[in-house]
Amino acid sequence: MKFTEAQQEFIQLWGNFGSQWGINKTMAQIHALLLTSEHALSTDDIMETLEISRGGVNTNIRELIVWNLVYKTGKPGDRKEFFVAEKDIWEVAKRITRERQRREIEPLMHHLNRLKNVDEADRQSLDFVKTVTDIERLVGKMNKASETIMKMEENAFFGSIIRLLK
Amino acid sequence: MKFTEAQQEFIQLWGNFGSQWGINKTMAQIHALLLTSEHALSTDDIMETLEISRGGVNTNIRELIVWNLVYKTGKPGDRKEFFVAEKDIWEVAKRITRERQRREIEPLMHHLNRLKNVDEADRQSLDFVKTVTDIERLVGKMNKASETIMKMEENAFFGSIIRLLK
DNA sequence: CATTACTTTCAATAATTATTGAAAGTTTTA
DNA sequence: TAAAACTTTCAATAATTATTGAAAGTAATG
Repeated sequence: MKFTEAQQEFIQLWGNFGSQWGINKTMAQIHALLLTSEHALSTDDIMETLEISRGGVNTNIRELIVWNLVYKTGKPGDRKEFFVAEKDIWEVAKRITRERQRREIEPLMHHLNRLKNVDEADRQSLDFVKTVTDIERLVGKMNKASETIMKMEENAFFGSIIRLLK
Repeated sequence: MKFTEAQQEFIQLWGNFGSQWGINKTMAQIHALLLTSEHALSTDDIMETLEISRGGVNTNIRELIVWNLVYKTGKPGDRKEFFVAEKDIWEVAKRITRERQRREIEPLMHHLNRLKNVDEADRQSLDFVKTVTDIERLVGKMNKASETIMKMEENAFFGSIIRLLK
């Protein structure tokens, strides 16, 4: 299999999985393209490769920058902006986790916590509070687990450095 | 805060988070309703409470049954079907994990694995294969971690039984 | 076996979400 | 400072996804 062919498939794959997980398909595709591009790309490069409008590229790139997955670069002798993606997958995962934490998990936890203030004492209400509490615990654990995985990988990295130094 | 009010909010909350995570909003709402209902509900009960059509209730309930989150019951002297949700949140999480594993993670892993067959040996291709391999590893770890959490909870449960028996 | 009481399907439609592209805005250059 | 080279915005539109509701299907009843 040739690289360009594999890259095209990867872009499609990433786009589809992105939208399955509530992430804009185009954003995911741009991310996939940059993730597998050796050099920084310009807006026009991305427009051409993915066949999307200038506006689309701009909006989605800017969102990727907010997520801290992509950053701008310049090229000497060229006025336009070029874009590069963070390539270390564990770093990518960490940043996605961080952003989802901030945008989704925290508000969810806050709302759930509020719902525990049911002041009736019948079976129904007590069960309800238990359910909500259990969900809170579950979400909390899931969240901590993903953080732990990222940290583990960090330690694995430093661990291998330390081994090299021995 | 009164139970019914809290339940309404919970249904909305669950629906919104569901759609953020690629799950049909109505399906998530029906699930939330059943999860916090003391008794089994009929199609008409759900239609009335959530103000959705008969077709909508039917389709989404059937999907919840496929996910193994809801099952049918009968009531003596009544011809219609009634529906109940699995109430144990850890069991719920286990079943959702299982289903997503089957529907999303496995196909993703399969596709990624195929993409490692890039046969060129230039920098670009080697980097690409590394990226894909890293993603595979990451997804694998995330997946194993969620399984582990569910098992831990199972052990916590049996552990407390054992402690009770001592 | 025909009537009633339900459940299921799915074409039509509504609601939502994504995308375009041209105009406005900004920065650089000469 | 005016023109050129680019970036950003956002109203209009396209594409996708969800929802309805009525007709067809199925099973129980008398």
